[in-house]
Amino acid sequence: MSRKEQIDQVATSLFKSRGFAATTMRDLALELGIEAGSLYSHIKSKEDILQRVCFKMADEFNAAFDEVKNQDVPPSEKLRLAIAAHVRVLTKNPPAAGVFLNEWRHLSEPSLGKFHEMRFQYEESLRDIVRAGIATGEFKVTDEKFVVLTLLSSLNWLHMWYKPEGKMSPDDIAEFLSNLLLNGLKNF
Amino acid sequence: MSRKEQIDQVATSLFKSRGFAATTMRDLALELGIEAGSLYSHIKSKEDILQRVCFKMADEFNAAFDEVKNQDVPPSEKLRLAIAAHVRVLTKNPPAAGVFLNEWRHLSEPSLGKFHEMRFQYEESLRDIVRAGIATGEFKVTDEKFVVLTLLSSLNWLHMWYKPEGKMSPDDIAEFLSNLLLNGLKNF
DNA sequence: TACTAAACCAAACGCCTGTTAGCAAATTTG
DNA sequence: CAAATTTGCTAACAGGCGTTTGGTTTAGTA
Repeated sequence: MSRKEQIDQVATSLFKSRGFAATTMRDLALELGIEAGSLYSHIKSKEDILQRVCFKMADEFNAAFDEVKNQDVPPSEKLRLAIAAHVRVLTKNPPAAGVFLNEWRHLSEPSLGKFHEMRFQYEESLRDIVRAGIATGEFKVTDEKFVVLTLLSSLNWLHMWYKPEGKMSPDDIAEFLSNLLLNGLKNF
Repeated sequence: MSRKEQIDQVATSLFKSRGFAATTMRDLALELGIEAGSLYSHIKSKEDILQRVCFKMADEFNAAFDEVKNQDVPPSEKLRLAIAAHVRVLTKNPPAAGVFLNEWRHLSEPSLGKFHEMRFQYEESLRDIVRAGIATGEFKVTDEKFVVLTLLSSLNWLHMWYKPEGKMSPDDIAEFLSNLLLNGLKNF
């Protein structure tokens, strides 16, 4: 792993636990055992790190979802697959997921606009699945926007408590969440 | 409304949109049309504001939940009531809810510890409801911790998109979320 | 060994931060 | 009206911020 990647990784974990604005370059340097100025041999700026983390995660979400998108299965099954893909990315690197989900707002233009659009596209793809399920009658709900919002909400809190050494694997979690959302507490 | 309350309110909306660390006292003063130093005739410190917002919201959540706690209804119905209470608090003041949910980590000890404990108690009360539902066989699920985590996740994203002028009332939202979580997408 | 390139340090830069002090209006109260 | 309190301003403080600069050490290569 290159020094630059190491910086990104340590910064990611600090950004997640303290927040982007509350993490200083001197904190970051201390964690790496070097001086703050030395960081600038490897990176362009503080926001430079944030940009790389955010867009790398965005790419991973898109890549995982692309494998689901064009499968020829019923909407409910496709939603299960999408949830599993999302959970897989989320749990593979919880600190980066946390930064992606909570610190993106510290991006400045034009990165911020680009980020917004990517997220909209991702959500729109999910809404497509729900709309298809409504059309076939498989889903009884009518408001696909609300459903996707709630779906993502319940998934995106995962990085707050997920621990790789816990007893549930990412696939276990995905199955649990799929059952809960599709069948509900009563018919789980 | 006293000047102090006005400061808290404006600060709350800034803390929510920019984050606590990224909001300066000079920003806040500018928004109020006064100088930064003048703020200190009314408040003790920047974190002083954050503390007041966070603990006031915590009190509101507890107060709303207390009215549900001891009602003699089946667990599933009690959960519905708890969800409705939670949503009501969340939508009554979305900026304050946002600060409560995302900025509490900038509290320092001993406030931080006290905050953690209050949240734990709140979550534990919710787990009690789910456990009761499992015991009566009303809920088919086994992991009450996971359920409550997911439940709160889906509720606590609300402040990000809820607009009072929207077409759904807080009660509509609560009913939608209750149906989704209890019955699922398929049996909604 | 001699050369190169990457990694790092020490010091400083200009600016921004929360907060304080002393004083002056303005408003409220008796 | 007079006293007291609230509210605000100006100016400054001490320290922290991201970043730059110029020079030095370290590691790799021929």
